[in-house]
Amino acid sequence: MAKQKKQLTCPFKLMASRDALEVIQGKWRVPIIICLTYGDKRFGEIKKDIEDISPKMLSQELKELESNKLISRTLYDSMPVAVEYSLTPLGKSLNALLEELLQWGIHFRKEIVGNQSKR
Amino acid sequence: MAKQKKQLTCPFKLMASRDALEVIQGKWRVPIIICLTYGDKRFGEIKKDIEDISPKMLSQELKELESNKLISRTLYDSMPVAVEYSLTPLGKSLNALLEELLQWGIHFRKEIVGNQSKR
DNA sequence: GTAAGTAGTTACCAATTGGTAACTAAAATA
DNA sequence: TATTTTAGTTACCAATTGGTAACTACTTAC
Repeated sequence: MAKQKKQLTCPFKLMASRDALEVIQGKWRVPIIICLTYGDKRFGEIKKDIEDISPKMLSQELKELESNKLISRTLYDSMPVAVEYSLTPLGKSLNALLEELLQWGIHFRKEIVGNQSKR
Repeated sequence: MAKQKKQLTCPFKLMASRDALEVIQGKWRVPIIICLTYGDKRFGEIKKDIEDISPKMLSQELKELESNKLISRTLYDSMPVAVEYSLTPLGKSLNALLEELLQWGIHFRKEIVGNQSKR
């Protein structure tokens, strides 16, 4: 039973990391997820929060995130029809990763971006 | 002096996260960095370790990583000319982020990829 | 009945990303 | 002199990503 504790092979590491990266990669997915950590939101609200995202991109990325089970879409057929998006448990489990991304981004900015003319 | 402790505004978060993502985004950067965590390597060694990366992509991505100060390039003008690439302190500081990426990738695979036909 | 709000969709285009294959340049080896 | 090794470069091509602008369908308010 004592085969191996956490001896991850390099190819396995590369595969898992690539999976994760693929899911959060792109210009809008992380912004959308971060936006939803502030609470469930409707299409129009997300669009307002993330400036300059087009309805096409928002719709496309929401579908992609939904198909990966990171967010869920709930349709309330109330009077003026409302759709609410929220993070699933899997989506919420991205929290630690997103926090590291944020922290490293801040670190990187201090080290690199800050030292250069602009960016 | 007690302005704000860690009250990061949402736009600031989005900017920093985007910076970080931009640096590690793409098909080959994370593999190259992970490869170099196993020690300094030469061009040909990295190429051998990361199967099916072309010399063009390796060269291109190494330059990009170097320009972002994540890796350094040392030329030894020994007899058959040798070039060694190694992680800078900034490159090594990616460790926690890469570990989260790996862990979440494993988690995601268990939740999603495993439940589906294949991928 | 006309306008406004909600939640998108569609067609089309430009830029970026990644891939293939062949080639280069310098030195060492056979 | 010809081949091999190391470290790339170059031209060209295909696929993916992201952007713009206009349009749709439904409902409610004026």
